[in-house]
Amino acid sequence: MATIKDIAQIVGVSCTTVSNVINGKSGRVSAETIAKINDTIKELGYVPNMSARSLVSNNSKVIGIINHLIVNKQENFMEDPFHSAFIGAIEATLRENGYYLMLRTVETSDDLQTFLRNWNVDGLFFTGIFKDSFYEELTKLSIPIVLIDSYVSHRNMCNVGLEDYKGGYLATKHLLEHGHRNIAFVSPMIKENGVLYQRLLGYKQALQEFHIPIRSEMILQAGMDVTSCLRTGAKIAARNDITALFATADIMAAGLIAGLRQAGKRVPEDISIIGFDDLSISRITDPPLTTIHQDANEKGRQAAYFMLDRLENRTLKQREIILPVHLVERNSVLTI
Amino acid sequence: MATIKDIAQIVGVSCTTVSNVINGKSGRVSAETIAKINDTIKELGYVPNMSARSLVSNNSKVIGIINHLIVNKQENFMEDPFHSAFIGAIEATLRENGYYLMLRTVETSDDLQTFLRNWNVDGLFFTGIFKDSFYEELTKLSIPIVLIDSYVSHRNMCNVGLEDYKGGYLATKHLLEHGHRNIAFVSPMIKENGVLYQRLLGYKQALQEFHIPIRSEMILQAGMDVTSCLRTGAKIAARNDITALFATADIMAAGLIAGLRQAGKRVPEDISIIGFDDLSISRITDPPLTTIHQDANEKGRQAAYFMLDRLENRTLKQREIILPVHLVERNSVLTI
DNA sequence: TTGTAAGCGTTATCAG
DNA sequence: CTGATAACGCTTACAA
Repeated sequence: MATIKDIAQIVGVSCTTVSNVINGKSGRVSAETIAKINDTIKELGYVPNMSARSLVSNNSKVIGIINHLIVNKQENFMEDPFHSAFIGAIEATLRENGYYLMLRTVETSDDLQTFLRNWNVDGLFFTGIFKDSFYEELTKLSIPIVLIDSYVSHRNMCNVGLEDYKGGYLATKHLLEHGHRNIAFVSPMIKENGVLYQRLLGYKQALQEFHIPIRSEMILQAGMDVTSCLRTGAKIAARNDITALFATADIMAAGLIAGLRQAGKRVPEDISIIGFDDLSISRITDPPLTTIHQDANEKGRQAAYFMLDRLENRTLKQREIILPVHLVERNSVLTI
Repeated sequence: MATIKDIAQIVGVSCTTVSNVINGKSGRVSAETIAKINDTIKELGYVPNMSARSLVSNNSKVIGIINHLIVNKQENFMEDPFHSAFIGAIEATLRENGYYLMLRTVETSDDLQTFLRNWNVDGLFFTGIFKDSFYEELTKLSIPIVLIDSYVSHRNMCNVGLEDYKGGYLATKHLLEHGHRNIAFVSPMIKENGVLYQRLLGYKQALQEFHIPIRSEMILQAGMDVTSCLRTGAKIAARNDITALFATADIMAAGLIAGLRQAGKRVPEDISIIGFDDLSISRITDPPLTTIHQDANEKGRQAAYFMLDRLENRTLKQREIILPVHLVERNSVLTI
């Protein structure tokens, strides 16, 4: 394993010079030396030791992508296809810029602290953060933090979000415009000022514009998992006061459709449904799902750009980016 | 940021002693000193600097999980829900044992080498490796490597696999037993001795047992993506020589069902179909999908166990584990 | 039972 | 233009 020392010896210069050349601080090194050093680096297949760098420079090139175990201890944080899609995009962008991604699950902010100091972690990604004590601890950290899908705002952090409110509004309005008046909102547990809360507000706004009263029995909770959605679909089928459904995720919508169908209801003839995300699954449900589109890759990429800007101390034009949504019309909504 | 030195100073011992206590080599340290050191560690919130450790011990606690960009440069390696599911399981198991997971995409074996030396990577996970030049380079590495879903075998590596052959056999036999004689095999590109190749062999074996000739026009290729599956579904619908389909992944089966349906064919009335994986999606297709079950979490866990055994130099009872499959019957296969 | 000191690979400071 | 040298935090002979 070649080191800077080896190179220095072979070329006949000092470590300093080699280091300078490697780090582009070669203003004061002769072109000849530079060439020789670079040649030798290639020849020996020299690769910098990041640990050594990290040790001396108090920073690593390690970025953590953190899964905070909160509610569901069992949950495997890769299971949401949307989640994993943008992790890929983050990795790609970061890698192209010389950074490394560590995947890490933490339970407490102490866990996180330990992890950070273990590796001198340079930056952190989080998704779906809420204003809780864990969040409060985050605000105290001095490294760049990029939050995804989190309705919290702090001067130390960047946010990549989505037009959730608009998405909820568009979805609901679409149903309303198709004559629906009894529209249920189906989502996992809604936390104050989270993504789902915003979508709910959009839902309410649309109803209000159409002078439809907001009824709590129309706001349904279901897990993201298939079992829960099937069950909820069956429950909805058993009621007769619902003509349309807005589900806050395509995978939920797909499960609901199945649950409704298994209970003898047809979509969209009996019940219309609209989803959220525009995952590829929405093209293969029966019927193909009308849904609110968002771009997972773009989300990851924007998050990574924010991170890079902060890491390289570029001044940010903005601390927040809200990605657009739009409605994609397929065949799961029928006019009544 | 507290260091070993700080602790040593406060307690009034040397760094050596602190280090020994931390590393459990405290046989020759008085109980009193140990207690004092541990107290101080807690008090200062001392956390070991992994870079420093790595530097001096020529190993890190970093395990790489590698995505090898081969064919499809665009591909986002998190997109396969199955893939991402077991990554979560790997992270959990490794973390509980003091290791860290780095996610990394590489294009060439040089990329990989660089990555390994950057961080003194201790071990590596790969999925879907084939006997190619990249693989040849892998065999030369001296760190533990765990291969998942890869039909290559090497004394340096461990394998976590699946009864792919049996899965292919069971699926096909199931169709045969339901009276089907014109059964198509639909999969992505089949590489010599990969997972899909084994499933194909199982398919062929079943056909042979039923004295059905193997016809190349029954072996169809489609990508894992929705577009490709929809297209293939439509193509199959246009032929009239196929009564049943074996798709090598549930997400493909789901796409095929949609493609068939959109082309006016009903499943299973017109065409029966069987999938592979038993992802949760198989419960919400219409009809619910008969499929071959495998356990993604278990795959990840077993892979992590192998890694841990190798890392801690435990002697392995076996270098390979083949996880079982079984058929899950739902409603996508009809007797004819 | 504990301490000293060298060294891991790199960067930074400062002197030549 | 280039080189010594110290320092980063930790482990490990070896010494006491």
